[in-house]
Amino acid sequence: MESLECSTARPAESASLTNRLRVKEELVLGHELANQLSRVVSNGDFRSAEGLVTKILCSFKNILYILQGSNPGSEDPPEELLSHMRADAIALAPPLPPPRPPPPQILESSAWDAHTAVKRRAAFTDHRGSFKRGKRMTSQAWSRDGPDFNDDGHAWRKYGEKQIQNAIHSRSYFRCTHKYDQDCKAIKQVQKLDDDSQLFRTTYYGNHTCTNSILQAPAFVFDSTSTTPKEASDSKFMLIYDDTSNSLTNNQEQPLFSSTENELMIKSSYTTGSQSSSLLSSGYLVSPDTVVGEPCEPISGMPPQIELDLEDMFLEAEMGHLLYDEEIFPYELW
DNA sequence: TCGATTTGACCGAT
DNA sequence: ATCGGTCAAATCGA
Repeated sequence: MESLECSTARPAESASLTNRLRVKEELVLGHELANQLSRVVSNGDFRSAEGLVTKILCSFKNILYILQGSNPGSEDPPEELLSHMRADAIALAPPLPPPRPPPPQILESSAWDAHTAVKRRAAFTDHRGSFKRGKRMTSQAWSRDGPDFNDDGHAWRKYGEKQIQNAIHSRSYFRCTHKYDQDCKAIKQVQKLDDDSQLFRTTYYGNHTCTNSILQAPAFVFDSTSTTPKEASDSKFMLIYDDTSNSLTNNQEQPLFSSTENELMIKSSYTTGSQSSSLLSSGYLVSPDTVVGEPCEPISGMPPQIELDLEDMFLEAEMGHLLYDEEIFPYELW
């Protein structure tokens, strides 16, 4: 896995900008890039999408640099910042799967027989410890809310359904179809939200290592399945990594952007009806390998087509109130 | 016939 | 003891 290489040297003329303005620039740029991403993805242009995702990541990285008080492009970012960046890399581009074990000596021919053989091996090692069951031990999760839209490019097989305490609707459990034939460990849970929104929360655990997927390893799912501009603007996804506890954090209602120790959530918004309507019936995956594998462009000036909602948000939210809240943005600013 | 789903049982964590 | 996650036999359906 290549590291996220951002060329972050800033133009000399920007050196006089305050950190505040630079952060603002970067956020506006990132917002515009996200808008561009939604457009190219709606057109099925995954090549362009990959490049845009790389640029968006670089924009966030630059913001972190600025907020940390170090020069973008610095060779030696502070350790605290590094930990955040490592976290980003984990969330957006989970580490390569461990080396594939040698193919098991399975003599059975059918997929079901292979499945059975793997399960028998697992059962054989179940000496109270080696074969885990029960609480999930995984450390990475990606959640999104949206219509019950399962066509995310992967083949899933339902393996359970459970009524959850204090929840109106039951939770369904899915694993990758290729769990046994290709040792793919990706799973997901789908649960209808308790409100009347008709939305479902889908939480993904693990990464696809199978080769039958349209795109491998969904670093995140871009949910643009809404059918109206209003719904599209409510469409959101959340990337969660959790290396300290097994609980997921629910921060769905934070506006636009929030960053805490263990969480990055981006709310996508669309500003025109035509863009929104072009996003119908689409679920997209972005490969993490391409997300982090390519160097990004140096920071440039403001993009030509800035949509003003983020700009307005900054003006009206009184910057300090928004960003000084350590619950949302735990950095020391300026 | 065979892959997918359903559903009660089982298991580990708390 | 309770809860959430997974297993696996029974069942479904193409």
